[in-house]
Amino acid sequence: MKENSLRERLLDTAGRLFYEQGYQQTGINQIIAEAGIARGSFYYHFSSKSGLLVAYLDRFVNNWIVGADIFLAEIIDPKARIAGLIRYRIANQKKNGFNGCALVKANAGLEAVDGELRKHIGELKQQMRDYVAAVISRSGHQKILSDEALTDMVVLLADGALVGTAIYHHTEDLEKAVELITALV
Amino acid sequence: MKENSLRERLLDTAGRLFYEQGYQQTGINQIIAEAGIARGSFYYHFSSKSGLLVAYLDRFVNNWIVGADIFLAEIIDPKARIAGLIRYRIANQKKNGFNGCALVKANAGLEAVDGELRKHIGELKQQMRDYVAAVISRSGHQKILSDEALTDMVVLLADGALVGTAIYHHTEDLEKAVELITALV
DNA sequence: TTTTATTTAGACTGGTCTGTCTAAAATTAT
DNA sequence: ATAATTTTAGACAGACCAGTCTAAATAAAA
Repeated sequence: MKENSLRERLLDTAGRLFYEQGYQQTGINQIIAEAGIARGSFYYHFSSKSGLLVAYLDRFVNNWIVGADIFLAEIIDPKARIAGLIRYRIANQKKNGFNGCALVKANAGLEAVDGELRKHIGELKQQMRDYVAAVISRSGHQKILSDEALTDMVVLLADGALVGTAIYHHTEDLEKAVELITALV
Repeated sequence: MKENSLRERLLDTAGRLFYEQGYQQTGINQIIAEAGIARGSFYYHFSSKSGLLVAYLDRFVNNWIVGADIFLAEIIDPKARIAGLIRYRIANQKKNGFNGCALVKANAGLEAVDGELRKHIGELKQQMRDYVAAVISRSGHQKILSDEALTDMVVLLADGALVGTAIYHHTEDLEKAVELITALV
C-alpha cells in the first residue's frame, strides 16, 4: 500500500503546482523535489508528465463532485442549493488560492497543442455540468427559466466569475453571480 | 516607416501564434521564422518576449474596442446592441479559431508567475467592461436588472461562454448567452 | 527464504529555450 | 555625400527540460 501513498503524494504536489504556476511552468524536477520523491519513482507511477496531468484532472473532477455533495448536504432548502453551487466555488477559491477552475486553466495553458486532451477536458467539464443540472432539476425552482436555461445560466455565470477570480484574485464576481442567480430561482 | 511595418508584422505573427498555441508554447524562433524577420530585428523592437506579449495584449484590447464600434454601428436598435456585444464575440471566434478571449487565455497560461502582468491584464479587462457598461447605459433597456447588474450579467455570461468556446471549439454557449440576455433587455 | 515489486540517487542524452553578440548590408535621414 | 538608423544571418552561452538508464537498496509477497 506504500505505492498508493507515494502516487497520491505526487498527485497532491503536482496538482498544487499545476494550479498555482500552470502546467508548462512546472517541471518534473520541481515536482519530485517538493514531493521528496526520486525521479525513477515518478516514472514508475506515471508514463509521462502529460499522463500525470490527466490523472490530476480526473481526480480533480472526482473530488469536486464528492466535495459538492458534502457542501450541499448542509443546505436544506433545495432552491438554495442552486446558489450553493456558487458558494461552494467561493469556498474552494478561498481555500486554494483564487486561480479559477483547474479544468479551464489547464485547457487555456495547452490549447491547440493537444486536441486529445482538450476533448478529455470537455468530457470532464460535462460531468460537472451534469451535476449542476441534477441539482437544478430537483430544486423545485420557480420556472422563470426552464431547467435547461437555468443550468446554462448557472454554468456560464460560474465560469465567467471564475475567470474574474483568476484575474483579480478575489471572489467579488462569484458573489455577484450568487445574487444574479438568487433572483432567478 | 519600414520599422513600423516590421514591428506590426511581428505583432501579427506573434499574436496569432500566442492565441493559437499559447504564450509558453510559442518560441522566439518560431515567431521570427514565420514572420520572416531576423533575430536581431526582434530584439531591436522588443526588449524581451514578455515585452512583446504586453504589446500584443494592449493592441488586442485596442482593436477589440475599435472593432466593436464598427460592428455595433450597424445595429440601429440600442437595445439590440447589448446582444450585439455577444454576437460580435461570435463573429470574432468564427474568424480567429475558437480559442476564447485572448486576455483570459494569456492570464491562465501565466498565472502566479508574474503578478505584474496579471495586474495589467486586469486593467485591460476593465477597459472592455467599461465599454460594455457604456453600451448598456445608452440602451434604454427595461429595468428588469439595474445597469450595473445587467453589465455583470453580460460580462460574466460572455466570459463563461468563451470558456466553453475554448474547450469545445464551437459557439453554442455564446448563442445560449445571446438568448439569455435577450430575455432580459 | 526467495522472489517480486517498489524506491533511491544521480548521471546522461538530446533537445529547446531566451537573450547576447558580431560584423556586414541595406535603408533612411541630414 | 555623409551619418545615423534599421535589418540581416547566424553563431554562441547558459540555462532548463523530459525522459532513459544503471546499480543498489528497501519493502512486500510468495
